[in-house]
Amino acid sequence: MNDQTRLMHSHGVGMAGHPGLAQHMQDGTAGTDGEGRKQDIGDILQQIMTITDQSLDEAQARKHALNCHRMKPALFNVLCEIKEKTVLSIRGGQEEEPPDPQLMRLDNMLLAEGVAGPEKGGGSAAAAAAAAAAGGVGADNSTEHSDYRAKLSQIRQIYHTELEKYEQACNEFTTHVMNLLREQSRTRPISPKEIERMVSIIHRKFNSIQMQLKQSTCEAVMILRSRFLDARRKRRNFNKQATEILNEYFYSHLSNPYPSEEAKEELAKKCSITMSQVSNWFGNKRIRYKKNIGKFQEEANMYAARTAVSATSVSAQGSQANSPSTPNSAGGYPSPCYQPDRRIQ
DNA sequence: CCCTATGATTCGAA
DNA sequence: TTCGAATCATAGGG
Repeated sequence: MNDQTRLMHSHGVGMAGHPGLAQHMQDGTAGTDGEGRKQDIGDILQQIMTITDQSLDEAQARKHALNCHRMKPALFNVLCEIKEKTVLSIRGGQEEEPPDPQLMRLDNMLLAEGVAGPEKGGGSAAAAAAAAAAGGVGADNSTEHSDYRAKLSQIRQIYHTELEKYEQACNEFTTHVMNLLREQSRTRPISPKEIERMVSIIHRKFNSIQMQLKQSTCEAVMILRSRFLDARRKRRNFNKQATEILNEYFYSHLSNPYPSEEAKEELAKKCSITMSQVSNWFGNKRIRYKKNIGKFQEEANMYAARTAVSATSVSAQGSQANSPSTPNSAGGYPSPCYQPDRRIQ
């Protein structure tokens, strides 16, 4: 952009305040004899060299005079053409660059993380989905989860306001430059094509700024994510209540400790953990129980007794929703002393 | 420190 | 896909 500005500037000076030329043309005596013309050109050049000595008002007046001259459009076109052929052609061919792969990568990531996607709901849903996909986070750590979401939406908000700001600045700047160029095109050779080119240069510039924003947003998300991931990697035991609920189900279905999808869902809800965590828990429990029944004897007895007690008190309590359906039948794991659904005598 | 408990992950089989 | 089994990695208790 710099050289272009310089270019415009130099042309601007040359044309805008060209007293000699203006006067010369207004005389209507231009080009009557070769000698005189040469002399005129010499004058013109001389005055161009000394243009900076002129006051602003003087230059303005001459500019106006020049602008109204009947030869102006023709002169303008010629100058435009010359300019196009000489300077601008150097820059030709570098347009239409292919979409930056890195930019696409950034865009994709922002979209995937729910930063760049549709508003609020979709965003956090995407975040939750991403988190879940990365390995089934426990809703048990709902504080961490919401923390993550809050931070993400914070990033998202900053990103969007910044983006909007850039957009606005870009538009403002573009219209400003366009107005300026249009204004100046009355006095110096600026073709519409050139304006267009200028606009595209501005947009490219702002795009690179936007890319920086995207880059830093991505970094922020990565940092947040890694921190969240680390937090998740640190195993947290389920809380006591959840363990009790799971154990209760396990021991009361000891002969067939395979909760159905619905049962898993219900357990997950009750324990505030995910279904995959429920599955993990039952997988672990089954294998560990089987491996060492003796070790779990006491626990089994305890839960069996508790279930029995709760079963007897159901009539009174009326709200014992635990251990849904499918009680014991033969063929499961070897049972400890108590049959889970057998009442204490 | 060590040791055990425990949630998560991986992998092969059904 | 789900399960069992082995294994990993951390929590948590001495």
